[in-house]
Amino acid sequence: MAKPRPSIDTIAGECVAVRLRMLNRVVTNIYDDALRPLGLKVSQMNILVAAAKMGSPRPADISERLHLDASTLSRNIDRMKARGWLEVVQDDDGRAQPFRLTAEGRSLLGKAAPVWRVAQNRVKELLGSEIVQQMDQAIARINHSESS
Amino acid sequence: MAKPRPSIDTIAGECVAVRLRMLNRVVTNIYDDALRPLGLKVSQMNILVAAAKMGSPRPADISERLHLDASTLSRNIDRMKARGWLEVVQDDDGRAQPFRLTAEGRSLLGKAAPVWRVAQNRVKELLGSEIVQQMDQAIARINHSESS
DNA sequence: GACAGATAGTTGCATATACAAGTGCGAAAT
DNA sequence: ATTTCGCACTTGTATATGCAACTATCTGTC
Repeated sequence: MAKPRPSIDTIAGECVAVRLRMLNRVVTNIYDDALRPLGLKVSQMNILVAAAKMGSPRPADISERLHLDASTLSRNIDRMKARGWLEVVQDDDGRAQPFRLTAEGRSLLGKAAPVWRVAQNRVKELLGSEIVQQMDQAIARINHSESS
Repeated sequence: MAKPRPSIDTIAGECVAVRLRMLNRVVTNIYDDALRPLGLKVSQMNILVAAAKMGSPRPADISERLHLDASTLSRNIDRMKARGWLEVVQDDDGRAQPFRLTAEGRSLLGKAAPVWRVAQNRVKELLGSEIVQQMDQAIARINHSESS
């Protein structure tokens, strides 16, 4: 039988999406709670970290590395530019809009780091510290499957 | 040293949130792509499944089970009522607004089931089938930690 | 050089998400 | 009975997310 219609119980009991989305909500809320005093959300901190690590990336570089839609990223960057955390960099290619952290953005990231540590520890205690390894394996498989 | 400020590399290399959010985007897109011909998103399918399994749940019941904010769920349910997939049920408690699937909602869920199977298989192949067990363990820990 | 096709980014639209604050109902204490 | 407190849900606001369609730029081909 190739296509026995899965029952409600099968879907509820096995669906990866419902589990992943649930964990995402719980974990995102823990980081966001911790970062709230800084006026920063974890989604934005992730972009700050990626940009700090990459130097002066183009949106397309971040988009690819984070598996984030270009249009989503475009508007996230807008908000962060409006707050003075990011600034654009000139580029030969007239299409590209590379950006980097401003001094203010770097300072904010510095303040966020110890707060991140608290949330990170709380999440690892809650979910088990193996979770990082497991997710890295899953992500490696995704990235590998795309290089074909 | 209790609080050595974590470096950018440490954050980038260990952060649970960035990994979980990335996986969530990738996986949600796979299910949403598969379900698009039905005009259904996986977020909505999850609510249909939970409601089908629970009978006539109150929003608060779903909210608790899925770790979903009440206000988020309120508007998700609105959209699904507007599409004719859900209907409200009378309740003694004047505060409660329990709901259930309409015939149309049940029919849609029936059509979604085989489509779900295709996406589910694709995701398990991509991420490894152990992922379901691993996430169930994490969720069990979360639910256990809340019962205190 | 002109045109076709690819690439980078933006904008319109719809949905998902959560916090803060509000409304309305119920229950418990007095 | 009234008051107080808590629960269930809704509404205002802001952010995040992605698809479709668009503009601008670059690149290769002729």
